[in-house]
Amino acid sequence: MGINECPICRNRLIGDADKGETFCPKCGFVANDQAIDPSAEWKSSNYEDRLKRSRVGMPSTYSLHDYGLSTDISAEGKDSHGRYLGQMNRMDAQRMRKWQARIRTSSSGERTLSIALAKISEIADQLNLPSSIVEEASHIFRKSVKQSVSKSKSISGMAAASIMLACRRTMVNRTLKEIGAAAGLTERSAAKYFRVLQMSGIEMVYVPPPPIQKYISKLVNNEKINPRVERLALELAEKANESEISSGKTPGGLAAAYVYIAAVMWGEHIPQREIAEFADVTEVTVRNRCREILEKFVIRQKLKPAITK
DNA sequence: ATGGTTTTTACTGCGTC
DNA sequence: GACGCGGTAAAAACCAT
Repeated sequence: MGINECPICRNRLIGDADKGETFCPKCGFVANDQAIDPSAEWKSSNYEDRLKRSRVGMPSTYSLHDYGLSTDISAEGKDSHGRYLGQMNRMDAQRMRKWQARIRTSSSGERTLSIALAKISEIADQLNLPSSIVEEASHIFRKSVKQSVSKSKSISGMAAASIMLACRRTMVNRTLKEIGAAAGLTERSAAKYFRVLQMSGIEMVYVPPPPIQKYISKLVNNEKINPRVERLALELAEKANESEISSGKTPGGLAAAYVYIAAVMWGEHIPQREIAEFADVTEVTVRNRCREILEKFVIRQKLKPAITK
């Protein structure tokens, strides 16, 4: 009963449908074995039927430690028929309520889970990430707990790593630095936790790191740059992509180099200093990438569209 | 722990406005 | 002279072994 189409934006879902893990690259909708199908699962024959059968309550969610399915014993002192309880029963109910609340998050596993999921929501909130990312990250974290990957690891670390992986899966371009900062971690330790997660085999569909084009777009967004520069930078990146100049190099630096070269080709000089700053690398790195690109490829003037103005 | 690779830091020289 | 650019050497960071 796999879905091939995103119910939200009608995009084609990608991922491994057989394993029950597919997602929409556009809006980040995740369809998995417990996917929430927003449409009704029955055919409506008449209006009365529809009213009777409509489902109520929140959809179940990964981002709450008990999937949002907890039951509370009310403090009103009424029974299920709305009648008030007698003195003895009221005391019983109060004791039960106390213990029920205590038990729900008392086992250490449940407790770390609820703390971690809260942390995930908090990080996502700070980065203005959509709730679909929170869901995906929560799902990932649950898996990591189940496979005891997160054993004796810091909660914020694993939360950050889950978010990072969720972003990768949904093609949302966020750096470890950004996520780490939101989680109160250094880039270095955030990378460490993300690595742990990656090596654990939690990742069921291989998610390639984002292409340089993504970095270029991101870099251009931060600074007001002529769109034609961006277009040319993307074109250059695509033409040069087949080569192996990018292996092992900071993608941000490479993106900066393409943008810089593109700007020069259009005759719009953007100071290296600025580009480097927005790409979060040093000028030296930008220069090195530029040199490598220009060494490897003869960029002919013909490549550039003839019309300048 | 160690070594190889990459990035950063810091400094210098060159040309231009 | 300030500024942007290019290069270099050494330190720091990163990664795989």
